[in-house]
Amino acid sequence: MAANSRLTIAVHILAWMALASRRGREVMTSEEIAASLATNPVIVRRSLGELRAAGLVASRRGAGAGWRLTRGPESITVLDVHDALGAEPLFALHPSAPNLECPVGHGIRPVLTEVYAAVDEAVRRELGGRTVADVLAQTLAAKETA
Amino acid sequence: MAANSRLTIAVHILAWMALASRRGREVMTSEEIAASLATNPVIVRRSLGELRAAGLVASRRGAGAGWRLTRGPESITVLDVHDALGAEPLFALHPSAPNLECPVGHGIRPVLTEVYAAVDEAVRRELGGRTVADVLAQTLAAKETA
DNA sequence: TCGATCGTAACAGTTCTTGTTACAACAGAT
DNA sequence: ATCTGTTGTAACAAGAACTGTTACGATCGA
Repeated sequence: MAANSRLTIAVHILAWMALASRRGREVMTSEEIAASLATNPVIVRRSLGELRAAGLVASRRGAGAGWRLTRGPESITVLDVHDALGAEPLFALHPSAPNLECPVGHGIRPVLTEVYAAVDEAVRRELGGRTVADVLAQTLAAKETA
Repeated sequence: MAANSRLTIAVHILAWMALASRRGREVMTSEEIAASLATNPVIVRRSLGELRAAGLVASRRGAGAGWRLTRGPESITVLDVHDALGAEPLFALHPSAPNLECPVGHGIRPVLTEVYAAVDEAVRRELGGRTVADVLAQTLAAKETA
């Protein structure tokens, strides 16, 4: 599959909007944002649509329209972004039910469900510990030393 | 996409082989294993082929052929299985390079790389803490109470 | 030599992602 | 009221991954 870069796209968008907002440009068009990502504005609008559904950004239509953050970037964790994108689980159980007559087939699904839940929890802990503001700060710091 | 159930398949296979081995059947055919998963033997052989490349199982061809574990199930972690399958990273960076003239586009990639590495590390810690023997034991325990 | 099984290629069907074009809906500006 | 820029969304193509199937050569014990 084309690897999943939706989280990268969304975090990039929010970091860029946060920087622009700090510089006084509170409202940005999808075309302006797309320029930073070097991609198509529709890609950006799709991503922004999901972020809006989660309440992280708001949009306005018509002339002079655009997108703006609804919260400060220090209150948006990468986990919030991840959840806004509605990611599917990392690991799936059997696509079709295993043989329930077999002792393993009979009992393994709840066990793996628990394992996968623990993994998911660990991922959420990691993502929840970083905010968009953190990412932006590190990004700008890296720029200085580079 | 069809969600990724390869880890589920592989762990199921190994747990089933471990139980059979404990019962005295050290060598199993892909067809026998496939019966427990209620799937096609080729699916099982594909998975077993990856596990063999990682040294977790061995195969013999010809008459009376089949597959057997090369280690005790208590020495195979779910992480070993995961690594044997050569999983691709959970999150990817931008599919095409962002605009490097933009401060965010310029510096964000190493930052996200670090974030994703931390997530991957957390996943590995979780998976590394459980063995195939653990999964089998819990599976059989669940069967008794069910 | 026979027969069972591995090992692997080829193909179909499904789903997801990225990227593109197109166009209606909207709302401020003139 | 009309113009204009932007959102919002649909439709489509190309590419990739996974599951599942059929097919068949390679291997090796009996």
